Amino acid sequence: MTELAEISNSSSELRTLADKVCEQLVTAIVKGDIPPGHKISEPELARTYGISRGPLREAIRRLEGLRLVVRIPHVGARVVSLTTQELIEIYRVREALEGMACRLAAENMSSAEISSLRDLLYLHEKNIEEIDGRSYFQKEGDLDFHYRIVQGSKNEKLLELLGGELYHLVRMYRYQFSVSKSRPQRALKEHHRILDAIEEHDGELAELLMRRHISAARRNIEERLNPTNTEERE
Amino acid sequence: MTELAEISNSSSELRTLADKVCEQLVTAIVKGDIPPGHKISEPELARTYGISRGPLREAIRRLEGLRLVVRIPHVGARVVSLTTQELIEIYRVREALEGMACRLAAENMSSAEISSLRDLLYLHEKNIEEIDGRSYFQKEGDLDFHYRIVQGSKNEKLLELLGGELYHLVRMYRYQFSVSKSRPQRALKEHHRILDAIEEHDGELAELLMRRHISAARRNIEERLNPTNTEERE
DNA sequence: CAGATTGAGATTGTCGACAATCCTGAGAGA
DNA sequence: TCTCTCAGGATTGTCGACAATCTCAATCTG
Repeated sequence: MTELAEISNSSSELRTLADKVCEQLVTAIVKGDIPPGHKISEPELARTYGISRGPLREAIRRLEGLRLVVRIPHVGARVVSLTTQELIEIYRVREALEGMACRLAAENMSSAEISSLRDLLYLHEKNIEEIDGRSYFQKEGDLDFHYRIVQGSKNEKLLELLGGELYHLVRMYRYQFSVSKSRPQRALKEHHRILDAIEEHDGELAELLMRRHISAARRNIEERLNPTNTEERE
Repeated sequence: MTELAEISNSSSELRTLADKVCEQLVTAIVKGDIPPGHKISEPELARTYGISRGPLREAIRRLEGLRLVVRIPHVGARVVSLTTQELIEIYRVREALEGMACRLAAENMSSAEISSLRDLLYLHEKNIEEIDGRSYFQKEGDLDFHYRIVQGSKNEKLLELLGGELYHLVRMYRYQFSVSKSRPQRALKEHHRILDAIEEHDGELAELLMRRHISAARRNIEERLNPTNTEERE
């Protein structure tokens, strides 16, 4: 819901002040312009954006709902700073949720949607070959693929959860750790296999493959950020 | 987080006004005192609770985060009214999330926690025998079992999601459709089987059983609320 | 008579000011 | 010198008032 507004109504005037400021704050936090752990001062931000504290508080409240800031009564709000532990927890949630989304997508996606998604994968493929390695496009492109599958599940609740709080947190992590060149070719191959299963309307297999896909990403993170064992994955 | 505050700080004075009003509104909505679809008028509620519109708006904003109200800019907020479709979607999300929680609980719960949870099940058993049928206690007791498992997963993100938005929505559904005498003995038996798997630290089986358990509840709802096919389950 | 229009009333969005609480640092006492 | 206390400053929480927008009904027109 927030996503659609962000995309379709990017710089429109037709919304409330709190909405616009909230959107700006989301991108600022996700891209790291406001670093993790940074104190959020209401008067300061109010001056910065030229609005009163009322709408600003409303925007901050919404950021709290997106889990991008943490607020303590009478003390203030801080930009969330993900620990390795929390990041891994998020990936477990993604594994469960996107696995289910993938199962439902296999049951509910139309052939038009499927072939359109296949095109997207070919586009990613081309981009990887050209730029060879971590490209900004692939960075968000991977999220695009996952996002499209969640849309394909036709489950609004899943879309709310994965497209809301979790989506922004994952984006933030990718920007700030910039660890996304991890395994583009391999990931792309897995994407194709997942889409194969969806094309055959094999929900069970689609879920299994998606869970493996995300689980592999999680183990990748565990190795990089918690180098207790240095053994190579796979 | 909200949960802990609600339980441990039930009627304390040591919080902000918005917090207290938010808590009261949550129970009012969950129990149906404010019926689904009802318009939420800021001035009216402000008079009712004897506070200004400022904190009230903050409380409403938080309710929106809990998915208990839906807000439209310049129009107002309404109590969410679940459609059958949405309810089923929620159960799909629960299936995925609580399945994962159950898998992690099998890996992470201590023996003390497990035996304490077994005691809880025996207590439910006794209650069902005595009152025979839909008892208010079993109603929330079922949620207790699920809640304890989520806690046992030791995954904060899962606890946030399942103990926050989804928890309240499911509670609301149970109060308002009061359809909970559905299958107490059978559900209790399934709970025991799930706990068995957790006790043996068999995460894969525990996840499978929990997913079946919730999936059965979902099909139960589908039959009752969408009586296209009247065939008996199982 | 049906449908569009406009204006009154009410509601939501925004603002600035005041009160309550918390953080910081200077100073007194051991 | 170290620790505790407490006052000053700043920040958050709360309030009432004003402006912008929506709703609804009565009116007007084809």
